[in-house]
Amino acid sequence: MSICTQHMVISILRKNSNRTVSVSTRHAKQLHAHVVKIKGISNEDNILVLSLYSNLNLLHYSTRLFNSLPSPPPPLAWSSLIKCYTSHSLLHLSFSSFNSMRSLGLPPNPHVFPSLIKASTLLKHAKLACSLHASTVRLGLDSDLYIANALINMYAKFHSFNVNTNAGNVFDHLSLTGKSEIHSVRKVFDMMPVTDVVSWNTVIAGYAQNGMFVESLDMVREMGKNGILKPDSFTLSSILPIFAEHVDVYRGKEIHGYAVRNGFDGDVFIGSSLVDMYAKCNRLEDSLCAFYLLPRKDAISWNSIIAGCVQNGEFDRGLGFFRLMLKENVKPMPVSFSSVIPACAHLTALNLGKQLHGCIVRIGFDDNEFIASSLVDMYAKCGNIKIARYVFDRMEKRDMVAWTAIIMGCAMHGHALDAVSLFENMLEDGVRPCYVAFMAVLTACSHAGLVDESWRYFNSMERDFGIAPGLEHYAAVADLLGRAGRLEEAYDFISNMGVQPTGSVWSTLLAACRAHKSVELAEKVVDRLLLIDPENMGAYVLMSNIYSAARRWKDAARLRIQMRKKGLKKTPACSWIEVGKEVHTFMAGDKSHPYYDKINEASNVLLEQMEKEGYVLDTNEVLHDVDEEHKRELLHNHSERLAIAFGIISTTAGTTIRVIKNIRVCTDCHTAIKFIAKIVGREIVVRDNSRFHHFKNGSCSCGDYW
DNA sequence: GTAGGGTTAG
Repeated sequence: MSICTQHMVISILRKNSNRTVSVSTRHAKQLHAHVVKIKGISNEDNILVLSLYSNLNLLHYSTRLFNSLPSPPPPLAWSSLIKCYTSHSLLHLSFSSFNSMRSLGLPPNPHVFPSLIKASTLLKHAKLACSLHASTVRLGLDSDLYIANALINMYAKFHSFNVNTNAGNVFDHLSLTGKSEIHSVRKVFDMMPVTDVVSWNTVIAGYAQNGMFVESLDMVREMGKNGILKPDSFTLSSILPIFAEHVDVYRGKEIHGYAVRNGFDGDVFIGSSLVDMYAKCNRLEDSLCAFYLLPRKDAISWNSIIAGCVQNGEFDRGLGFFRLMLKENVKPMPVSFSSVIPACAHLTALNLGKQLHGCIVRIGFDDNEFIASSLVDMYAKCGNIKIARYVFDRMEKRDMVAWTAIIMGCAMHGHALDAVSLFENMLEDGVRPCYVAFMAVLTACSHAGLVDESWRYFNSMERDFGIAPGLEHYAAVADLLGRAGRLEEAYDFISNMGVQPTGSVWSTLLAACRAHKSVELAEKVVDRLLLIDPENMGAYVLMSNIYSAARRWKDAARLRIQMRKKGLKKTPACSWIEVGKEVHTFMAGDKSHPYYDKINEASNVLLEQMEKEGYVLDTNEVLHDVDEEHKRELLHNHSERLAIAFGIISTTAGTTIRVIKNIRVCTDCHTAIKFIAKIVGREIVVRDNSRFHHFKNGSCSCGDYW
């Protein structure tokens, strides 16, 4: 076989290498056998075959062939070997091979540098990377196309990893600020006498991954202008996430169109970006289409569709895709778990969440920050703050998301002081709080009535951290003032806040007016509320309840008639409990459960015992104009009472009972559940729409402030 | 010999 034919074969094999590795591998071995058979073992041919093996990433064959070469192997053989080590992430072997090569007296050749630069990038070893850059400068190789491309990638990656190259950066004299990596990217690019599509794509991706979207898109436009280079599938997959982030489905669609016209739409990278882009633009159906149309799906395509479903609130669908992924024998990645666990959190599926946690530990993903954060949140949202704290405490590295998850968890469970001290610990750890972290700590303050702390944090947001308070922060402070009974102050605060209040901000004040029995202010609030949000049925219900509590039945009825005219319906109260593998749902006064008679019987026995212990019915909570006996029945049939009674009769003694309710627990039920927990000697955890209540031994974790 | 996609807290 002539060298010419071999080059042809190699180039064909290279073209095929991405598609059918096994076929190419077979061809490579055939070629090797052929060479040996026809010409015997010649060194030159062996080196050619070695470069073929290394191109196909066949580590085993490459090292075996390399070791069979007579010493010292020529530079080309070394560069093939080093390339192979780098692509197998055997980075230390890359460098030790380079050292061996140097110690044999071989000069460094241009071909080894790209692999070494890549290895130092993967190692995040800035000093090594910079000294390699310096070496290429000394050797006059820093403008070599391949070396410069590797350098661009290196600086771009270090910029995103936040790895500082200042100490040894060859552009040191140019750097005025502490962060010059992204400038070095441009610097290397601008110095290149010749660039190719890889150079452009590397800069474009570098900008895109560092949030420099304008610069990235400008480069794409410029690239199209020069007429020789055209955006390819790499370019597109780098810029699609920009439109996902900006929720710009129109421009995203334009790129989709360009991809179809240029035959890139079957590319699995583009496909996954499209799945993600449509999902992030709230177009789940388009996202699903893009997913189903993919000719080949890899683990990342599956991750994208799972995350897409979960982010769009389609939790069961997300879980379904996760199961399907496993069924199709696609190995889940850490991202698969961090995408699917929030679905368990939202569905309060504690058992499923625990099963997934088990998988995570078995696979060995439990040290992943993203997964750990999602687990902390999941356990907290499923009512198990202890395990949430355990997972958090075991985390080696805690980023702002992890801190926020545990602080919010503590807030939801009424552990306000823990939340506040965790927030302080976070600051001591040098982790800068973000918008959401302030939401968490302010929520904690509001759930516990910590007015002074709340003001302190609220005021420090903008002053110390440059974060402008948003609706959620104002809402938390307003809620706190209202619940502390400082109704007028809350009213003024909302009227003068920096952003337009929403109906829900006024709603919290309306609820506070109800709790503090201020009909007059409530009327003012409801006017403001309905001005912004005329269809807010919660406002009608609350106001009508406030009138009822003040025994102004006519006013209450007037509002209910208005509601009916507008066609607004109250969301029915509903509670649910997981027993065994089943979720049992109860509505207020619901007699449909197959065990209703038993539930009712247990409920009555409990009531007798409760009354003996001193429980007195609080009929203020019944807001219908009905007689006392009817009120009694209405209260005892509140959905959470039914769910708890069912939990008691269908689980073994001592088991914690976990109930979820879609609206807030009423005062009477809150009192009643404290008695029940004591009588049956169990912990009862109730999650309503804003927080958790842990009832144990006659008291509740919220300290009756909620 | 070089380059590219996905993820987490409210």
